[in-house]
Formats: sequence, C-alpha cells, structure tokens
Amino acid sequence: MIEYNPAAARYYQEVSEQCIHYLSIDGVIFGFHQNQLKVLLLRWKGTEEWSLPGGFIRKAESVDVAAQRIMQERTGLNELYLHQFHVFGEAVRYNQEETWRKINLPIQGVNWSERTISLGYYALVDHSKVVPTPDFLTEECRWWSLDQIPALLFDHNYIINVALASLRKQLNDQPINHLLPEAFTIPELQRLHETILGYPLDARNFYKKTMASGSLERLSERRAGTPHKAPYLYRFNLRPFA
Amino acid sequence: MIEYNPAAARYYQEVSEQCIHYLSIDGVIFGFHQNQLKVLLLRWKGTEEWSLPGGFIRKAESVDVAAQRIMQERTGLNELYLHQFHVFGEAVRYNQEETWRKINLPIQGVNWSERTISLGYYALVDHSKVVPTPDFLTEECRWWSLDQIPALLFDHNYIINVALASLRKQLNDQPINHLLPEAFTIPELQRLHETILGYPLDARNFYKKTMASGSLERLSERRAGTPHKAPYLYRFNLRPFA
DNA sequence: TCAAAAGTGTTTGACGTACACCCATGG
DNA sequence: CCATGGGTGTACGTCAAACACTTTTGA
Repeated sequence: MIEYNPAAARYYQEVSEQCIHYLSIDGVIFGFHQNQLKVLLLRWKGTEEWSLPGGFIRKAESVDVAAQRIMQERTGLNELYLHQFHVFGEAVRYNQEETWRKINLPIQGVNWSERTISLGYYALVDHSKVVPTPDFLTEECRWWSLDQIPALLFDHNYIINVALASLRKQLNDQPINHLLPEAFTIPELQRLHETILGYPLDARNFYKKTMASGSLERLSERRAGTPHKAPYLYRFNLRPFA
Repeated sequence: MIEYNPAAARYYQEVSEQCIHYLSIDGVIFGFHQNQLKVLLLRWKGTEEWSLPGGFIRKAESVDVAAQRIMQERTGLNELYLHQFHVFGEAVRYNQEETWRKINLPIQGVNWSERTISLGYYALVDHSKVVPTPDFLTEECRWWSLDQIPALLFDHNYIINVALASLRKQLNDQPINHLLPEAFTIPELQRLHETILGYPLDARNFYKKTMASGSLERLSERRAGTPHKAPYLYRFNLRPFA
C-alpha cells in the first residue's frame, strides 16, 4: 500500500466536502513539438500507470473556471484555450475495482468509489511555454506523442480518441492558433495540420488556403538556423479589420 | 402558496435521495408542424410561467438513459433521437430567488436551492406522434412556435437559442430524418430546412441536392388533397446498400 | 381557364485538388 | 556544388448558386 502524504489526505477531504460528487472534469492537453502532436499525461505515485489530468468542480464554481483551474495547475499557464467536447456519462465507464487496485488508492467506504460523470475538455497550448507539474496523487507529468500512448487508467484512451476526433472537426471550421508559438512558419503550420488530421497535405494548396484566409501576417524576420532556405515567419492576425 | 399534491412531494423526496445533486438535464424537444419549427414547453402549476422539460439523473443511471427517460415522459414516445449539445455550467445562470418566487416552490432550506449544472439535450421528434404530457410540477404541456416563445423560467430562452444553433450546424452535416413523418414530400422537407436555417432555399437546387444524397426513396403514392399539383411522397432510405 | 404549387436542367463562378520547377541556404 | 527544404502558379474537376418555364390540379 502506497503512503499518501498529509497534503494528499487533506486534498481528498477538501474535495469530498467542497466539490460536486458524481461529477468530474478530464482534460486532454494538446501540445505540438518536433512535428508531433502530444498530450500531457500523469504517472500515479508508486506505479507505472498513466492517466489524463483531471479534477472536480467546486460547489459554487463555474464549470469552465474549474477546467481552467485544473489545467492551469498541470501546465503553469495562465489562460488556456479550452473547449468542452463531450460528456462521458455512461453508468459503467470502466472496471472500477481493477482500476483502484492498479493505483492502490485507499478508497474503501469512501465516496470516491462513486460512479462519475466526466466532462471532457481539451486544451490547446503552446508546448514551449508549459511546465508539466504533477499533482498530489502523481509523481510524474510529461508529454506523450499521440502514437505512443500506453494503456491508460480509467477510460482515458477512449477520451483521447474522442477529443482528437473533435479537434479534427474543429480544424475544418477555423484555424488553430493556440498550439504554435507567437511566430511560426507556414511549413510548421502545415505539419501541425497534418499531424492533427493524420494525413499529408499538399504544400502549395496549403499555402494558398492559409494566405486566402487573410488571418496570417508575414513578419519581417525569417527563421534562421535551418540547414536550408530560411522560411518566413508569420503570426496570426485574426481580426484584420479590428 | 400553491398546494403541491402528495405525489409531487414524494417526487421531490425521491429525487433528492436517488438523483445526483447539482446536476440536471434540460431538454429542447423540436417538432415540425404546419411549416413551423416548434418546441414543447411546460406551464407550471398555478402560474403563467413556462419552461423546458427537465429532470435529474439517478445515481447509477447513464446520462443518455436519463435524458431518454425524461423526454419520453413528456412525449409518450419510446425511442427519441437525442443529441447532447452543450453543458450549461455557469456558477450563476439566472436569478434564483426571482425564479422561485415566480413558481411558488416551497424550497426554503431544501437543497433545491443548490446551483445546478445542466446538460442540454435536444430531441427531434415526429410532431404527429407526440402526446404532450405535463409532469408533477406543471399543468400544461404544449407546442410553441419558435418565433412566439415567451420569456421562460430559468435561462431556458438562452438554452433554446444554443440548441437551435447546434441543430443548424448539424443540418449542414447530415440529413435530418426525425422531424418528419415516415412519408413526406420534397417541398415539406424543404420547408423544414428553411425553418431550421431561418432563410429560404432554392427549390431546384434543394431538389438536386437531396436526390444526389441518395438517401431518399420515392414512393408510388402522391400526397392527395392539396389544392394544386399532387406532390410525390418520399421516405428516408439511409442505407441504400444495406 | 386561372391561380398556385410541383417538378425539372443548364450555366456560371468559386473552391479544392493535382501537379513541377526554381530558389536559398548550410554543409 | 549539392542536398534539402522553401516558395510559388496553372489547369482541371467538382460542387454550390443563380436562374425560367412547363405541368398539374382544384376552384
């Protein structure tokens, strides 16, 4: 049996008193690094078991604010771009007994064994600005490439799949301007879209489309230090008429 | 103060014991009749105040099942087409004190004064099959045309607007085959789309598009009794290769 | 026979897709 | 000087939008 420190015990107590029961938030935090789409995962104390970050909603707290709070604590970021993409409300979402055995939680008789309805949020963050930070129950927080994600606790593999499908849908509607740093090159933006969509795009058509959208602004500098032709830097300019 | 009957009192008691607190379901039940998009509303006992149908989730009940149950009770239908479209999770969604004054609920000290997070579902139903049925707290259940809806209780006017926006988005992706009876004419389908979208469509282009989708099957009969040329009847045939 | 709705094709423009070559840079 | 990726234009096909006349039927 794992020893949980007093802070964790206090956390449990507080959550049980101050938060809404039967309801939780699970967060899929997407980042983009080295041409790969990644999500932030947590490893539970004393185990090799990973899960998504998550948390609970305080009784008088807005749900969106709760999601911000939970994700901010894991990333160190102030304002995250969040999107609520699905409610996971099945009566039995995963094998609870097996899951709790895996994470060695002292939950007998505690209302942590309640069934939970989970509100799925995804966050789009600038990978370079994130400081991955574990919480009371976990001892490691790091990025995982989407194609290397192991079997996760709870139904979190499924949640990631639903989040990705939702992100792909969003990509059709609007440019995604939260996963890249302030300044970026068109090829970088193209790699991002390719990674989200899962298939390659034509560079010329991609260039045309992004230019035609009118939401990009070419900066005077170029990206230096590449072994080849220096690409232009761009930034998003979503309100060209503002 | 309104007298609530014993059944209603039992209902309160049961909900408080058996259902999840702080969480509710609100349902926007869309129907189509006389070329108008309508929603089913409830009038609260002894008042002229209207609201959407709604209810609570049992502690071990799937959220989707709860939504089905709640909407089935108001419509008399067995299987409804449901779509979970938004979570209304603001800490303060409406003026609670004012609202409860309007509906004369004996809620002092009861945990009904809790803030609630609402899961918004919309249902698409065949108007002609619905038997509008009030619940314990209401005495009238009837259809309202979207453009004649009065000021509703809670934040239900807002919820209807969000539901409609979501329905419009869905209309772009897939044919809507739940709001019409089994057999219908192309002009009727066009009126439905126009009503949802809020603007007129070109009959020739609409005809071409629906035919090209391959999901319609022309029946041998025509709609009789119209004062003009008798239109063909169609039905949906979503699996032409099944 | 007239009014009102049903039924149908063609033309045009926009947009997405396919496709190839020259340029700039670092090694 | 060469390997590698960056930057750009043109041609084609598909799909959406504009647009008018004939047919049917009840009154």
